[in-house]
Amino acid sequence: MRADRVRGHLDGLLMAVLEQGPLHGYAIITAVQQRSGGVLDLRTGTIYPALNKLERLGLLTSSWESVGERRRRSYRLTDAGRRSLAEERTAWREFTVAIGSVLNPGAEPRSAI
Amino acid sequence: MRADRVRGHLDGLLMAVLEQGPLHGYAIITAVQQRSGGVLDLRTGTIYPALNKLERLGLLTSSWESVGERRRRSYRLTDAGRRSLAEERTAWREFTVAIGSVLNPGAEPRSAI
DNA sequence: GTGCTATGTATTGGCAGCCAACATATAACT
DNA sequence: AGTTATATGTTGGCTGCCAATACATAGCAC
Repeated sequence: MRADRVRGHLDGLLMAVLEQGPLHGYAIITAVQQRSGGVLDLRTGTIYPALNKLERLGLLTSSWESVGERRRRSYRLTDAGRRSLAEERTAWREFTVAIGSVLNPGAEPRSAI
Repeated sequence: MRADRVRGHLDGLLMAVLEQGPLHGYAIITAVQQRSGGVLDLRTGTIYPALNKLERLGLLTSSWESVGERRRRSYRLTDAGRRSLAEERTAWREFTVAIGSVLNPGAEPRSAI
């Protein structure tokens, strides 16, 4: 699948994988990969600018960690981030119902939970 | 909802409303509006270029009609268009399952049909 | 008979947002 | 020694939707 279709939903994906605890960038990529069954393959040019934006908006905070000689930047969801994530989920439901109703009229209207 | 999120799914929407029979541009807009419960509000700057592209790809054909003094351009789905629509529906299911799995892990994986 | 709204088609410029490509470094395995 | 995995980041470009604009007929209200 064209991973380009993530467009507009990226913020929600990032916040969702950070919900259970902090992760660093690389781990975020693999987490999204695994949860999506290998379908979604985000690139660094996609997530780092997005993470910066979310931090600038106060939805994430970041801190540097050291593992041996290697540095990692750990991203943590803020309270505002959790509220925003809830809104993203609501928007996702509305979105899937709307598109789904047009694409498959007559089918039971249901959201992709 | 930001109708901008339609991005990447527009072709499927247009072909879906043309499935039961030909429609002209303005009627396509209102059909999408009604089917989506008023959520999706496509603009002419969005659909006309998209319809042209689909016709160029052989997924639609168009013909002019006259209603009194007024002219309409009627768009009809081709066989290739029907096959493409089926692919769009499959892609939509995969898409919603993938995003849904990341956004709402642990929930029953289901597509937005 | 005049304005307003609905119906109808179409183009252009802009921009948001994702991606490819590039750059760089440590660590582990073969 | 070379390749792969782990790790972070930037820049330039392109796709695709939207706002704004333009124009024309038709119907209704006042």
